[in-house]
Amino acid sequence: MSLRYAALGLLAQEPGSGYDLLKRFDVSMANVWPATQSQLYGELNKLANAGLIEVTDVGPRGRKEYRVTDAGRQDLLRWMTNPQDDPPYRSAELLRVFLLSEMTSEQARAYMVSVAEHAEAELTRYEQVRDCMEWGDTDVGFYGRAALEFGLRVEAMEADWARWVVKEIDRRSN
Amino acid sequence: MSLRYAALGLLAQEPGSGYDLLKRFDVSMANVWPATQSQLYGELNKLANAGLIEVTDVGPRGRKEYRVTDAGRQDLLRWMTNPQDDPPYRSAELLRVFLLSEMTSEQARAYMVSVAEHAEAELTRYEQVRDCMEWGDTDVGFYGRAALEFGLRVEAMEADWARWVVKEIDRRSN
DNA sequence: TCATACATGTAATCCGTTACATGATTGT
DNA sequence: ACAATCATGTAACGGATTACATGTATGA
Repeated sequence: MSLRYAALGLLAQEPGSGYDLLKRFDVSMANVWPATQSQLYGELNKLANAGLIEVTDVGPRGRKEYRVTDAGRQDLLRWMTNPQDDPPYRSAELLRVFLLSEMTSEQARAYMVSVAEHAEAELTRYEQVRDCMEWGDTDVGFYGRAALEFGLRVEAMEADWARWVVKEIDRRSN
Repeated sequence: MSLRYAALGLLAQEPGSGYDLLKRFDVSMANVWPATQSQLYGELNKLANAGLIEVTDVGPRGRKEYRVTDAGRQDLLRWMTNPQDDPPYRSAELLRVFLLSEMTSEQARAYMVSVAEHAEAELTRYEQVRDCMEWGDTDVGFYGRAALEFGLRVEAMEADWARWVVKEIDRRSN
């Protein structure tokens, strides 16, 4: 159900077309809940059928301008305050760590180094996003920054952790 | 493809039946790559058809004992050393943070407090797992502990971060 | 004997990705 | 004229969840 509320939430922040929304997904939402074009257009039709959003205008090229309805806002609030039915956490990266005993310790070490390097690269990417983005002084900007801060801390933690595992591997193989 | 390798990897660590594997998924794998019973039995048949695992014995109640083949080990190694085609990161929790501007700051604050409390509860749960588990001195145990350490650090970081956001919300509303 | 654990499977449904398909407008 | 961008949609496939379905061995 989460994509549904990602779309509903972005439209609640600001009305727009599917095409507009798609671009907003690519920039701000990409690191939180990525979605494809197909999926988004399908979901918008479902949301409209459910009466949670409505078409306020049809422009050139069949452009449909969507806006959240009262029922939509209500449903969004309901979802946000009821965090029980979330999809479970899955991480292919962590799964690999779990299975590292199936490789030689050289291979395992190399993998953990690559994890650390990847996390460090992501960290600098997030730092650039933080420094280049126009945040403004709105609530939307504030919570966007808070979400980004989470990303920064995840990557910093992950890099530290991976370096620590590398050290432990070295300690064990001596 | 990740479930495929989760199953293959666990069988590589130790042979067993689908039923055995299911229990191992519920205990050690639950926090890394959860899977349901249906999915697992289906995947085991696919793996056997692909020649990556084989049935070594059929016991009472139709129990099928599986073991990884050479081709299976090879394919597992290939997957582990090629981390390019992983599924993207998605977090419903972070999505809610991103959309907190659609709630009143009281509601947003309460949500962030609940995030912090949830993270703290998970942290103590992980600490209990760490202290109660029999780890032994094997590679399997070592990398299992490393994965658990990741979970511990994620939850500690998340609790800190959520407390920090709460403080920022308080600062802003004055 | 009867509950519990062992043991495996199928069907329906939804979510997500990739690829395909179509067409209108705008700026150069 | 033509390329780029705007704009939306469908179809096929695979992954994941839930519910349904069935039957056997063991131990109290």
